[in-house]
Amino acid sequence: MFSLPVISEKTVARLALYRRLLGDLLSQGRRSIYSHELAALAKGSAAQVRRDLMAVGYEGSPARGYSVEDLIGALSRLLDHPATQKVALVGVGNLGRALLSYFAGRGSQYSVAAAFDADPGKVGLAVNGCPVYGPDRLAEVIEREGIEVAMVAVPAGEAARTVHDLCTAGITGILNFAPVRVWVPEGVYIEYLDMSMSLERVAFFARSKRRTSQQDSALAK
Amino acid sequence: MFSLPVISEKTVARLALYRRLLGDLLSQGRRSIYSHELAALAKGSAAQVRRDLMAVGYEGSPARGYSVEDLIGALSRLLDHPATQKVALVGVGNLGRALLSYFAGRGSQYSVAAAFDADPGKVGLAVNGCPVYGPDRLAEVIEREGIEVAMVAVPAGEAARTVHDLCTAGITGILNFAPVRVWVPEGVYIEYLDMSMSLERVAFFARSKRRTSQQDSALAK
DNA sequence: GCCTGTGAAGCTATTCACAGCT
DNA sequence: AGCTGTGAATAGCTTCACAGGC
Repeated sequence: MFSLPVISEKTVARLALYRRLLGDLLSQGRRSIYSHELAALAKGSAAQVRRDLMAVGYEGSPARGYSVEDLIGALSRLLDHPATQKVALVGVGNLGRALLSYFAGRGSQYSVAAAFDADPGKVGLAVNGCPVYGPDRLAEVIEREGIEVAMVAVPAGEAARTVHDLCTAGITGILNFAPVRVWVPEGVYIEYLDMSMSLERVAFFARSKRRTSQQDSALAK
Repeated sequence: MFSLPVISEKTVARLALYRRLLGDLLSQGRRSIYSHELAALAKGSAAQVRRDLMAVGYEGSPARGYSVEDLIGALSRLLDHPATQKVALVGVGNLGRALLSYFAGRGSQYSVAAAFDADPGKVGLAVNGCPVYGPDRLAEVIEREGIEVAMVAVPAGEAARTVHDLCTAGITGILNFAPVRVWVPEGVYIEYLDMSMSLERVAFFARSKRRTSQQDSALAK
């Protein structure tokens, strides 16, 4: 069996982006594409695209470039779980509900199979078709459903305990929306998605753009 | 006047993280901190912390390290707008509401001063204290309030038009939650926060963690 | 001793540039 | 001609290692 050629986080992020862009293209009836065209859409360079695709193992032809459909297939084989992947959500507040509707709406390969919330008023409900359990049933439900990936949308104060419990329950991937850094054991991948830090970054660069808008072209290159 | 020493996006992201961590520390009564301690919290290296702080222009003392309070001040002078910064939000769906409550709750330096939604049933309401306008009033309100940064939480199909209108209205920084890449004119900074792509990344690395959990220590280093 | 600030080294990621194909 | 795939070169980021200070 092949061992994966160790793809960096940045490359994985771009591959996921390429797949999304290619999906749009396919729905517009596009059959094939060249690296420089895909690069323009992804705001990268043609060489970058080609190098990224080396990791995928799909080869295009110099004559017609890459087949949109085949490339999506190759990306999906690399990126996706063989079956539809079940995901857990902890915290059914405003953000949690937004996530439920987000992943319920689109025909994505992810389905949020279980949600958890400490509020007894929410336990037992089904939000966007997803059942809400009490936090005491975390381990049990995760094991029963065979869930490996979880999203955390609880208040900052509860994030550390939530993440700990998830790891204990056997979760190996966590997307954490709470604005705190938490410790995870080895063998668990955690990613932070902190909206207010993102906004800070945007505000900072918006200001520096304003100051130096002449030199922008250099940056954009 | 000093020109900013051109700080990279990665550094800005880490500086924002340091500030958050320092804020937690300060509320726990911590007065000073060494680079290696801050590094441990941020999961980076001590050298990285020191190098990042060079960009800030604040200097610690070898004896006591950095003053938590002063460092927060220095970071804030660099990262923040002099005044509380007003932000616009377009799209008051599930996600939009989550954002409004997120930024209303915390005593952040950002206040969402105006929200926009095409649904006439929402126009005229105040959600979390933020007034909701119709899209036709975008330019007028943004100009009147002096808003420079906007968050976009509209469906994918409307994102391109929304972003275009925001740029026309004079916005220079955009945080886009819609899962599409859109063109912006020079002088506008845009950042994408795509939850399903983040989830894809987490799922991918969760799987590779599982396969190679022996070698993790090398990665964690 | 143990700390900070920083030049220099080391690494990673990206781009260049060209052979090979159609 | 114009494309892909890829070794080689470059740019960018991170760590090392040490001078200087308490």
